[in-house]
Parts: sequence; structure tokens; C-alpha cells
Amino acid sequence: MSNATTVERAAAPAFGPACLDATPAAARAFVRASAAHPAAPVVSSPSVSPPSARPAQRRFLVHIDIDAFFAAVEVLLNPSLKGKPVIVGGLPHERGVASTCSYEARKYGVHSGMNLRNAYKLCPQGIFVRGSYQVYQAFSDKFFSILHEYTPDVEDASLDEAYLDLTRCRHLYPSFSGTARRIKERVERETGLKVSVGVGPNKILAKLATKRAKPAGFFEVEPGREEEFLRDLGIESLPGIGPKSQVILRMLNIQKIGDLWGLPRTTLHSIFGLGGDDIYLQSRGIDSRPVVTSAIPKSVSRETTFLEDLWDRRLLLAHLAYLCDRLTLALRQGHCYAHIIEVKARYSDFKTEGRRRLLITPRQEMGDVYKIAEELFLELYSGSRLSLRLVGVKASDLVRARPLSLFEPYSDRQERLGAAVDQVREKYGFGSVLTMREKMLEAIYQFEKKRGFVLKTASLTR
DNA sequence: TCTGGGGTCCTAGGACCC
DNA sequence: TCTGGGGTCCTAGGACCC
Repeated sequence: MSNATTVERAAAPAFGPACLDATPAAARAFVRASAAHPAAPVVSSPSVSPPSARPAQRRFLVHIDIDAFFAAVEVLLNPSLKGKPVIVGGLPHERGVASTCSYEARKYGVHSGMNLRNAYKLCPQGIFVRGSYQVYQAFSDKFFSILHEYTPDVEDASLDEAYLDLTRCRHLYPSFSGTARRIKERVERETGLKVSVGVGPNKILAKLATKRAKPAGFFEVEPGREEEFLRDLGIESLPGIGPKSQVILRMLNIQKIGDLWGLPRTTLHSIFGLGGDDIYLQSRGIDSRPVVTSAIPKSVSRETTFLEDLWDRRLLLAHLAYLCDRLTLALRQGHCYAHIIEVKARYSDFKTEGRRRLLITPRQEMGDVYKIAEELFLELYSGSRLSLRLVGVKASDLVRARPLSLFEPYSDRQERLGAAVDQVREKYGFGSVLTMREKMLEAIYQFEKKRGFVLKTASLTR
């Protein structure tokens, strides 16, 4: 299936047979030592000639992805679900979509992103689970801690997906594909979850290799066979080509990646802008993006779609307060301050609007953020006849340290209060401390519940 | 396919400045 | 003040990914 020999020859063993099966004390030492020195970004080759174009120094990238992650965790925690169609995302009557489903559920046509009612119609015997983010996060942490033992150059693409660049560590690993296989075995053994692994000279090829490998497989795009590998893949397999772009390309009679090779770069650029340049290069297997390690997040957001559309301003503001509370908790946990606060509203007709504010002094505390969010929300939702199906709040342009302001006397009162609240919540749960608005929200929910009317999906005790 | 939640990146258009 | 051109910042919104 793979020609590991080519790779093995390319990477002459730097030390003796003892390291062949290393998990490697040596690797761990190297990883620790080099973690402080990120790899230099790879300089992009301007070459745009046909598919065989490759960078001067071949890189060794591994893409690894946990199969049906949330569903697999649910099965692991409850073995009686094994072999059954498991659908994670919510209960069948709820407003929501499947975020993951087991391969057994996929046989019925259920897929992630499908709305729960339709999933239920296709698969009434399915086992519907709401899921628990904290549990998935814990599995994800374990997954990444294993990966970090092999190289410092690990990029977390999502909770269940990572890129590893082994190029800098090549002296530790006599065989790249052999190492990638061992990583796969180890993750599976230690987490109990099945993963798919792709190996290639850059991110796009490694990722497409993983797609080929699914489920639970391994695939390497061997040197010199990139063109053959790419030619017959459907355009939809290229990241960045979503439903809208597919429609446009199919009108041009472009169905496969190989068909894209006939389009000039200028044409793709004129249709898709910068995204068109990416399509041009990636369809040829050219990708110089480096593996990016542990950057500060660009944004953090929290939002809720209500079980029933709401128009009552008290309820909406109370819910906004709850979202700000969760948002600022995440900011404090990430040691981030936000320069931009944004509020989002989605009306019953699905039209979505947002309002944002740029802050001179970045913020992190509940009181500050809620005040801004409330103003933005009232600006947005004043006098509308439509009810809302969603509200959300987002913080972006994040920085680590709060710069001092010349014009505001610095007081850490808010920060100390926030830290104290966080501590109590860590010990006794989120619901152990609530703002006035949240208490009101909780009271209204309880009241409505007694009348048999359930208002929302999220729970304040989260 | 009546469409979640949490992200990333890109673009168009207006304001403002020189 | 019937008015050019370019640069930059900001806001709003959309496509896309998992």
C-alpha cells in the first residue's frame, strides 16, 4: 500500500536500531528542547507549473483525525451502544442538528449537519445523545498530549484533528510512515478511539490522504504519485470548495480535481478572489502553509438557538447576560482580553444581523462586556416585529495582557471578583453563582416549565 | 437538507485623511 | 465648496470547516 522504503532511504537512520521502536525518550527530550523554538515558516515557492511541482526540501507531514469523534466517545463510555446507530447533537424533537454520528447511523443516510428531526425520520431506532463538551475536551487533551511527544510542531485543527510536522525531528525517526503508523497505534491503544492517518509532503496532501484512509485507515501519498492521487478526486473533497463554489464549478463542467488543471489561475481568481488562488495551487498539490503551533485564538463566541423563537426583551437580555457570563469565563480561562465585542441576532425568518464595537481598552470581565453587549443588542433589536431564534455574543481581536490606559484609573476590583466567581464555580458548578439577570431567567424558565412550556436547550447549570 | 455551535478567512462599502 | 485619487481603518455580512 505504501512504499515506506523510499521514505526510509530518504531519512538515513541517525542512530542505531535501539531507536527503531522508540517512543522515544530521545524524542521527548528533543521535543522539550525545541518546543521553545518554533520552526521557521516555509517560504512559498512561486512555482505554479503542473502538478509535479514540489518544494526544494521535502517536508513530512502527518494528518490525524479521530473517526466519528463524539459518537465514538459515547460508545466508549457506554459499551452497550457499540454497533448501534448513535447520533450526537440533541434529542429528536429538539431544534438542532447532528454534530457527529456513528458509522452505523451513516448507513441510514444520517450525516453531521443534518437536522435532528430528519435524522429521526431516517433512523427512528437511532440512539440520540446530547453529548458533553467537557468529556470530549478531556479525550481531546489526551489525544494531543500523545502527539506532542513526537514533535513540538503540532497544530490543532480542531478537537479531533491535528497536523504534525516531523521534518525537524527527522533525525529521530528512521521511517516517517513507520512513525506515523506507530503514532496511530499508540493513540488508538491509549485513548480507545479509532483514528485515520494521512501522510504527505504538505498539509493539503496529508489531509486528502486521511480522507482516503477513512475509516480507521492509513494512507501515504508517495513521492511522484501526487498527480495520480489527485486527478480523480471530486472537487468537493478540496477544502474551501463548499456547496456554493461547487455549483459554480459544475456549471463550468468541472467535476474532478483533474478538471481544475485546465482552468487558468486568472480565471479562478476572477471568480473566487484569493480563494481561487488557493484552489489553483491546492488542486496541484502545492501548499506551503506551515504547521502552526498553539496560537492565541482569533475569537471566542457563545450563542444559543432557542427551542421556540423569543420576542420578550427581558428574556432576551437575560439570556444575553448568560452568554456574556460564559464568554467572559472562557476569556479569563484563556487569559485573553478582547478589543472587539460583537452581538448577533437571527430573526425568525433566518435573516442574521450583527453589531460590533471596537474597544480602546480590551475587556475581559462580565460587567464590562455585558454593558457593551446590551447596548449593541438594543441598537440591533429595537422595534423589530420579528421574534428571534438566536442570540450570540463574540469577542475578537484578542490580546494576552491588558494594556494600561492613561485615562482610566486602574482597578483590579472587577478582576478579583471575576477570579473569585470562577473559583466558586469550578468547585460547585456554573449555576452556583448567577447574576441578577440570570436568576430572573432561571425563575422565568421554572415558571414556564410548570406550565409545560420548555423555552430553551441550554442549561444554566452548564 | 426550514438549517447548531464554535471557529477561520475574505470582501464590499463607507468614513476619513492627505 | 457639484469635488480627484489613493491609502487605511472600520463595519457588516457571507462562505466555509469540523
